[in-house]
Formats: sequence, C-alpha cells, structure tokens
Amino acid sequence: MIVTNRPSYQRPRQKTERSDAKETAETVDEDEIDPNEVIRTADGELMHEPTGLILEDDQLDRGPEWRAFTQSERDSKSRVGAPTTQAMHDKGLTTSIDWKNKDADGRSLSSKKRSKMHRLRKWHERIRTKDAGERNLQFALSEIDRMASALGIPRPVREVASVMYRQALNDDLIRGRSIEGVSTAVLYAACRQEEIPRSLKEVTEVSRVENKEIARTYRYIAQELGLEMRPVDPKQYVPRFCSRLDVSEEVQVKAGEIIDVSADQGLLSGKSPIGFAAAAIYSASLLCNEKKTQAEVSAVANVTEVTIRNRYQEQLRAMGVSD
DNA sequence: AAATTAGGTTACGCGAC
DNA sequence: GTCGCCAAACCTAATTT
Repeated sequence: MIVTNRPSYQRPRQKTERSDAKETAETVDEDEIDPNEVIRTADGELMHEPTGLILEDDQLDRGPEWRAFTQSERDSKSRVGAPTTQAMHDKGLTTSIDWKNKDADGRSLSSKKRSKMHRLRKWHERIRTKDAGERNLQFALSEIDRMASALGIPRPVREVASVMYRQALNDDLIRGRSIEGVSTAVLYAACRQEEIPRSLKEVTEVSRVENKEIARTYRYIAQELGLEMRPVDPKQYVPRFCSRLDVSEEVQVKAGEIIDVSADQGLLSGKSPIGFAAAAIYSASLLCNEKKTQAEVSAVANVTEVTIRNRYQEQLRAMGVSD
C-alpha cells in the first residue's frame, strides 16, 4: 500500500536521526506486530501505523530532495537533479543564442557587431557544454559515493571509479547509456581492479539499475577503456568472508592454500570464483577442526549449499586428504 | 547437517537474419 | 541490433541418508 499524503501521522523522529532507526527496529520483537497495521510510507519505509515504529528503512533514498508541503509541490519537485530528457542535456534551461545575424528588430548587424556576436556564441557554447558535463559528472560521482558507502568500499577505490567515469565521459562512452548504469559499472570495475571485488550481485543490490544492464555496460566500458578483464582470483574473497564468519586466521590461510593448490590442478576453470572461495573456506574449516556448516558459509558468500558441495570434495581430494 | 536428485534459470558465444 | 540456439554452471526445492 502506498500512502502518499498523510497529514495525520506524526513522524516519530527527526530526519537527522535516520541512522538510528534500524537499530531500534531490530531490538523490538516483531512477532507482536499485526501485519495489517503495517503500511508503506511515501518514503518507502515500512511503518507500524499505531506506534509510528519504523520496521524497515528503505536503503535507497528515492524521496524528493526538497521538502514539499502540498501535493502539487510534491509533483513538481520530486526527483530534482536527474535528467528528464536525454535529447537535450540541459532541458533547454540555459540561454541560447541563435545563428542569424539580425538584431531583435530584424535588422542586419554591422560587421563589428557580427564578430562580437561570433565570439559570444563560441564562448557561450563552450560554457554550456562544459557545465553539462560537470553536472553529469557530479550526479555520477554522488551516485558512486552512495553505492560505495553502502557496500563499505574504501575511499581509494572510489577515486579509481571516479577516474574511470571521467575517462568514459571524455571518450564519449556514456551516450545512449544511463548515468546510473555507467556509475555502477565503473564501481564494479574499480573494485575488481583494486582487488577487493564485490560480486555483481552485491553491487546490483545497491544500484538502481538491473543486473543485466550493469553487466553489459561493464563489458563495454572495460573494453573501450582497455581495462584488463582478468577473471577474479577467488582468494580475494577469502578475507572478507572469513571475517564475517568469525573464524581463525588459520582457517583463512588454509583456505588460500586450498585455492592455490586446487586451482593449479585446473579445478577452477569455468567455475565461479565466489563458489570456489566459499567451498575452500568450508574445506579449510573442516581441516582445521573449526567446522562451520555449509549453510553458514553459503550465507555469507551468497551462494547455495549445493554449489559448495559441488566444489569442496574435489578440493579436498586435490589436497590429498581423501585417502 | 549433509547428500542426492530433478528441473528451471542464466550468461555467453555463435551465426543468421 | 536482436533473435534463436547451445552447453555449462548455478539455483530452487524436495527428498533421503
């Protein structure tokens, strides 16, 4: 249910306290809440109506940037900043100077004035296209930043992503593609290049663009910018997954070892690096007597238990453990 | 919890249109 | 550019050990 305008309900908190909302929600026993009393607010949050408790904060802020007090204001102001037309980057909002050498009354201009007008037009055009590019960039960079923080990606990687985006803009690669799509794609690319990869799935979850388009844009951009598209080394996922699993250093090291050895024997070819890493961690946990269940590992790695099963036995065999 | 099985989905390269 | 097709990897779900 979408509730657009509810003057009757009082927001239980200030806008600035947004970050606290989640913790509050998690500490409450949600079983006691009648689903019929839960509504979705205009901001996309799930709220328990009688108490005003926010059950689930929408991760993506799709709300209007400005405050609006009436419906018509809301209509006119929602989504400020996003381009609404591809055809004309500035939506025709900037001044334009036409190319006829006539003044406002239709008379021809003197030669002196003509050359002055010529200069004006030239500069005007330069400025207009320049800040259109700047705006594009600004929007993209804020988008990259938003996604990066949501994924906990360190700053240097964001810088790399920004550089890539600038270059894509320079090379005119954005044309016909959405800013959001390209932003997501370069972030994904930057993570891979900096060797702290996020899976396409993870990236997709914080993006406004669907998986397929991100993959397609990524391939295109990587190709055009001449980025190396080496397959991801499964080892790059190990530290992150291990820390989420709370296992010892020993297991982490062992998992890396398993990956090296079994990859050397050609077990990796064609397999997803994520599933491979997950299986190696599971194997390592067995070998180190610190057993984690397949379910636990599959949860942090975002693969199924079946995938882990399909990998780990042959990995163990490769380590010479089966006999 | 782990294994097995069956069936559906996806991404990819290829050629044809 | 996109349609159809393919095979492999992966997923979901149900069932058994």
